[in-house]
Amino acid sequence: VQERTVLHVDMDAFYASVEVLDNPELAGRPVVVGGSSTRGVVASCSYQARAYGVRAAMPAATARACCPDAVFLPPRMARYRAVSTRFREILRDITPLVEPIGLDEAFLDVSGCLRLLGRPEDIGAGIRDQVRGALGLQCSVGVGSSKLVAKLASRDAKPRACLGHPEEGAGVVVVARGAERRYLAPRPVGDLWGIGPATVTRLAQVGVRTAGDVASLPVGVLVSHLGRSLGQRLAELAVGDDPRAVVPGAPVRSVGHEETFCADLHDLGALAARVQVMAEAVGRALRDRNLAGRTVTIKVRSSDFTTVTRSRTVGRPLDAGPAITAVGRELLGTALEEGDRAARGVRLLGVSVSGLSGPGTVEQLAFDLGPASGTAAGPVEGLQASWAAVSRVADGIRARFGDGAVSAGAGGGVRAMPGGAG
DNA sequence: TCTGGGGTCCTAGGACCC
DNA sequence: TCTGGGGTCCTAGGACCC
Repeated sequence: VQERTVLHVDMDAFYASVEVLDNPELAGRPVVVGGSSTRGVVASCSYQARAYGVRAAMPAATARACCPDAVFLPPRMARYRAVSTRFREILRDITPLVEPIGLDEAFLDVSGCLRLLGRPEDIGAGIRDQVRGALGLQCSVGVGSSKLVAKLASRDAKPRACLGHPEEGAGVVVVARGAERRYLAPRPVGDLWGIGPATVTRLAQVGVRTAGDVASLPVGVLVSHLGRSLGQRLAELAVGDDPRAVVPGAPVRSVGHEETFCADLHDLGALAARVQVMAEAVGRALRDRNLAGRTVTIKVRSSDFTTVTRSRTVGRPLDAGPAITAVGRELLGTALEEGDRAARGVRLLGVSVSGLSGPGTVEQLAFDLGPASGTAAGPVEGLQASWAAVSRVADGIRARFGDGAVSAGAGGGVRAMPGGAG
């Protein structure tokens, strides 16, 4: 196996830092992004807010209790995406082997370009300079022989929260080849990739708390407690053996939208209307990426937080809103009937499409089937066939005149807005 | 102090086919 | 006949990641 050098680059408090960048008056103040609605959670927070105990994924109400003086802001995803695009461009100037994770971090495999670019710590320092210069934002860099080690190293490189202003971090942390096992041993098992709260609890029951504890256990014991797949992987990770490659262009597996309502919904009509809105959005996202999928899944979370999914696979890939809406509404009906869910109240609704096929599939199928034969395959395929072309025309109008120019009609179709441009 | 929204991957059972 | 085993697809749920 070739020796690898992996960099993990992670923006510091990304959303919150972008908000401070766009509004310098916020500098030095506790800033919390997300959690603006009564039901939200914290998406990102400044180091000043962290000093009060605010953390990502914390319920908004808790964050307010921790830090009543914090500035709470709603997320501006479009803005963060734009900054993220420039962030990725900086990284791709170094190597094409960039694997973004979310908007604010990425792995780089620089094994092949060390002679060209110099020592990894210098590459890391260069990235930090460029990100600071071009974006006005801070990031931290970890270097190691695998993704696992590089990611933990970048965490170690981060600033530390404290009252007043944050303590500066190292910026770049390198874990030397051969030192992985020693580096990992004292860390809690939850630091290892793929080990979440559920597995941490199970491991604690047999006295395993750190990566070192794991490393001293026979693989068989781990496998018997966690199953073959997870047990094997954990044994390897604990000694720093992480074979995951840096993959630049991993294909998308599913596209979806979900929404938690401010207040639980009980009305079937209102829920069906939300399914349509989300299905139209999912269709648009699929067409934007030239994708279509055969499996539609809806997710229903009741007021008591119990969550069910219902899915159906149809004969042809779908990317048209009306077709996705039709399947989604049918699934919604069955999910609500069971367990009297409508009466109990619905907290969250989601629509997603998976079983994706790549570019060109939809056009090719529409051509193969012809205008009339679509209906023969079934009502959903018929909807897809009749709306495929119209949806794309509508996308074109949206692209030229803005999102408001065309919208979904109540019948499940698409119509031009009377007041819209053109 | 009740728990977001975007995803990925794994498991397990049943249908169906050879 | 009371009985195979493997492969693939589908569905549902759950753990996990940022």
